[in-house]
Amino acid sequence: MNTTNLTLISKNQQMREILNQISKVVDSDSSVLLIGETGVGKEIFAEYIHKISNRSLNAFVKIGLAAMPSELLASELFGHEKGSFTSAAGEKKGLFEIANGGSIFLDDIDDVPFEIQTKLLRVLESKEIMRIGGTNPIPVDVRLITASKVDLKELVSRGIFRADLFYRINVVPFQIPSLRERRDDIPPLIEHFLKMFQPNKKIEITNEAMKAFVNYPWPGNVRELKNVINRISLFVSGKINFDDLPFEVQNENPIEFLLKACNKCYVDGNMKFDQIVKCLEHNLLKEALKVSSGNQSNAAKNLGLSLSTFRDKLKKYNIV
Amino acid sequence: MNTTNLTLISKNQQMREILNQISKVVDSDSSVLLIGETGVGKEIFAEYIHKISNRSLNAFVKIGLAAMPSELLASELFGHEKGSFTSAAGEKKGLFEIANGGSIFLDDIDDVPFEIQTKLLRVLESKEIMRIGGTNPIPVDVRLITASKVDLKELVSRGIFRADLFYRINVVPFQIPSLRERRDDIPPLIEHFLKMFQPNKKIEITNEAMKAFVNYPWPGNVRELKNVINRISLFVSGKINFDDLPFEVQNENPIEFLLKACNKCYVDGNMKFDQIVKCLEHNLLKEALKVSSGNQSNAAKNLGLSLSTFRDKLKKYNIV
DNA sequence: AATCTTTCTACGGAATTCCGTAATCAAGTC
DNA sequence: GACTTGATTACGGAATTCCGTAGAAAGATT
Repeated sequence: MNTTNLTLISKNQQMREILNQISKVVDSDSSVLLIGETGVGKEIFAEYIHKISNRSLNAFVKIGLAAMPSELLASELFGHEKGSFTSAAGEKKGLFEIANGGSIFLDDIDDVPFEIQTKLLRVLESKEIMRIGGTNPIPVDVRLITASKVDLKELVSRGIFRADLFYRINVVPFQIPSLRERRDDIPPLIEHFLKMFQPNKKIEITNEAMKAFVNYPWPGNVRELKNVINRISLFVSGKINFDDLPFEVQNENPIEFLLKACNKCYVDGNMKFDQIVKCLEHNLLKEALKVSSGNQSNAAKNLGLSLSTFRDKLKKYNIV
Repeated sequence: MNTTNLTLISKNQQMREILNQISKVVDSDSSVLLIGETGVGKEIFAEYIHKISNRSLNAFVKIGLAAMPSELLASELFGHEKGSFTSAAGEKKGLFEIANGGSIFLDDIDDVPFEIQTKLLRVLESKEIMRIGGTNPIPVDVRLITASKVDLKELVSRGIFRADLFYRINVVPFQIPSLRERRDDIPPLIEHFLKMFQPNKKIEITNEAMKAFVNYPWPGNVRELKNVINRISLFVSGKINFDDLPFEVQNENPIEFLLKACNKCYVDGNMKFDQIVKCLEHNLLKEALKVSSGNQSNAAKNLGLSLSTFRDKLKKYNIV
């Protein structure tokens, strides 16, 4: 979990584009919202933004907001005066104060209880904090970087997240793609982690193993990949074979299945390109509709298609 | 093998188009070439053409030309005079003579040895035949219908088939699509064969079994389907279950694999439409290239794509 | 019942895909 | 070395796909 190693490994086009965008806004002090699944490396992005910004000489403070009792959270963020907090001895600086002049990174902002949201909003609007039990406001100057696993807009429309806070936070949003959306990054990442865990050993990877790595869906994204490489690097010596991979990478590999089936269709089934593709698309559309129990809008969204495109395809394939 | 039952079961668009074309040329007496895999029903088409033509009152004669010794073939086609053919007693009319005024159907024309090709050509050009051992030519008026499993043009360019005979034969060519290219015909065909083999019993089919029928590649086309239904109809009483299907239909079913893998990708792999399709296309292109050992033209042909399209895709996916 | 949200449907133009044509290249063949 | 044959490139326009927009319909919410 130690992310001191601040290296953003990525040759991927999408990622490069994001880094490019970041460099354009990095010195503007505007709040950045990082959106992406767990493990995509949102912390690393946050730290990266801090480091290349003109605040880099001041503090970078980070805190995960998930599953924290409301009171503790408030105390952490805003600090407290002597004796004001139960069983807390002396006074304590809050993270906002510590980050003064620098940046604060609030991870899992989507898990923040409503009540803290309100307090956060107050800080952002007034640019000053009030310690718990304190009386006079302390001005703070911090760059806010937040991270969310889900689309906050959704939470807003469901009433779980304050709209005004959302607008404060969402000044510069970045959608970090999941690892499976940028599989070309997998090989360089593996290489990087191998070097990181075993700087001395020279470890290679068989084609078969690499193929499995590339095709595995990585629900835990880069974090999961890192853990897997860590584990493997402990016992493998010269070469990583397919058999060395964790069970799930070996077996829960939908793409491997797909590609094998695809070849079967071509070689055994004597099917043409169009037949195979159409067959697959047809099935996929139907499956998506089934999963969304008939809701076209959702099916389209899940497939990553615009509703129009989705419907065009439904028509093309004569699906209900 | 008895094809007396002259029913062309097909709701398929491509097939209807062919039937449509046939009706336009049926009375023109021009030679028809039927091209298609074994079992697609070329004999039925031939008989159909004869029956709806203005020659229907005269004879329809058919003969399979595959694997026939040259001499026997000649005797069959052209007949022979008394004692001229080894151990053949009396004189014998050839099929061309018998078909006089009607139609003759030569199946598997692609298997005809070169020497007979020459004789055939002579008949077609002169419109008269010479019995073996005979001296005076007998004028014949027949409509020629031929069938081939492969593209005769290929055989011509390989020097195996006479170009001039090809042009005589190929006046009106029809490409009959394989069963797997018109899967919508499978259910009505099954129904038809069931009625045919068990006119009394009312046999139903479970969805699962029907799905397997539809997705099986049917390398033997309609003939294979007919045989399978025949076999099944012998022991099944009320309903055809998945378990009743022959081994190959149950297991050698590339499409079933593909669809399952596809769903896995969507549900477990969390993949988007584009990702799945692209992944599949990429793989398919590479596989086709591998199978054709790098020959792009062949790979394209096997995939049923134009070379240009194939190359566009190669570029799109950055393949070599 | 009135309003707000969500989903469905239809349309038109931008972007991409598809494929015929033709030029170029690479090997045989004579 | 000229010729033939088959494969690889390159190009441009027809056909299709893709998606934003915006109005209609169907549910929700009050």
